Amino acid sequence: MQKETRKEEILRVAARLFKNKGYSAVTMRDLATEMGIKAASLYNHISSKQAILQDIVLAIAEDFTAGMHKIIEDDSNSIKKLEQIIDLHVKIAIENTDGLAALNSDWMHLEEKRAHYLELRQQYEDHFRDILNQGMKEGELQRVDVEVTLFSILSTLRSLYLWIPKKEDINKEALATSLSQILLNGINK
Amino acid sequence: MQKETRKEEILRVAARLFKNKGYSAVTMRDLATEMGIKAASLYNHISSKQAILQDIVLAIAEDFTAGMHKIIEDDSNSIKKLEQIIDLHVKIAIENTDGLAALNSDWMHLEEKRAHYLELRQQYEDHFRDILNQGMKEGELQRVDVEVTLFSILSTLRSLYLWIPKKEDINKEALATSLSQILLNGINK
DNA sequence: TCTCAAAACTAACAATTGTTAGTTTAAGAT
DNA sequence: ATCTTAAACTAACAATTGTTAGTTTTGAGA
Repeated sequence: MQKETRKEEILRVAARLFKNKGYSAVTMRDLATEMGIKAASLYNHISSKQAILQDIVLAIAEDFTAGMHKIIEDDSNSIKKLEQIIDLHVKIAIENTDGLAALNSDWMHLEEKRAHYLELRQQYEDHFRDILNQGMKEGELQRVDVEVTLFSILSTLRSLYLWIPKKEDINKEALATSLSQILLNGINK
Repeated sequence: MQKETRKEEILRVAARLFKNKGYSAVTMRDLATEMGIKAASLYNHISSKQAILQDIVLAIAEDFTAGMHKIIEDDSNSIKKLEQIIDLHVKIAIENTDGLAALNSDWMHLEEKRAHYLELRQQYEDHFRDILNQGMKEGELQRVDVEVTLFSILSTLRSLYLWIPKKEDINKEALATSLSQILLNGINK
């Protein structure tokens, strides 16, 4: 693990503040105080407040895109693919909880990069939907409403960042297993 | 249906703006422009920006609290109770989509009312958890991780406000039925 | 027509915002 | 020791913020 640059440190601290108060409510002076420096000094490392948000959100969006591409290229069945998607979300949510909060809550403030983010997000959802449709066609999944299913699973996975920090000792594998069980098999006896 | 007061109109328009940009990014001038008046004129109807958010969020929080109390007093089994919870979320999400967005995204800006909101929320989750535990004890539900189950169902229900506006012709009953099927029975064949 | 209250207005305020310019400090390389 | 450069600083800016004070407009009931 190589040492964190000053810029990376700023992005990390900013993500944490964004998570707690939201992008708009965090001032450059808040961020500077948290870094132990003056607001003007931040500009030796970043170009603007906007750019901080963009760096945080787009890095994660690209992680999801890359992860999804690996999954769809895999030639396993749809259940296996869904399990891989769950793993992907759990992994990113544990590694970058604060950044995910910014992605989920503050993407509307991305301005110039907003359209690009929404495009990546749309593509991700399309791939996810394809997997569900494929599974129903192949008879591996029940024939339920695809849109409601997509929404339901994705809502849970996208909310992981809210829930993970409350559990002190998260076991990545155990969480993914429980989620797979509940999301795929339900809870009814 | 009695006529909307000017204050109610402000709350309704404010909720819509909060949904799109978040509480902090909406200025009193934004809200006034949308109402067709000047910012100062808003203060003939509301006492502060804070108070607008509090009115919006706490009204909904109390709707949930009242709905949950009706459900737990009911003497049906846990599956029926879970279905009633789903109905409650669908109903409120359709009736007050914009307000729910403010509740879910901007509760941290409630200031003096924040603790009260969090208390209502905690109680709601506790009742929800009790129902799940009861269902497992009675053998009506599979013995799965209660916390993950609670989180999973609640994440989906809390995200309804994001998804409902995208579906032009939402049938409340059909949506609730699909959700019950997917959340309770899963999708695996 | 007159009254009166609700609800709009103009003008201004003090504080806070993101950001820039120019300067000083600190520390490793020569 | 000197040089160099990254990274901090002080001071300031123009714009925007929520809000108040005081005034005018509006419209329904007397």
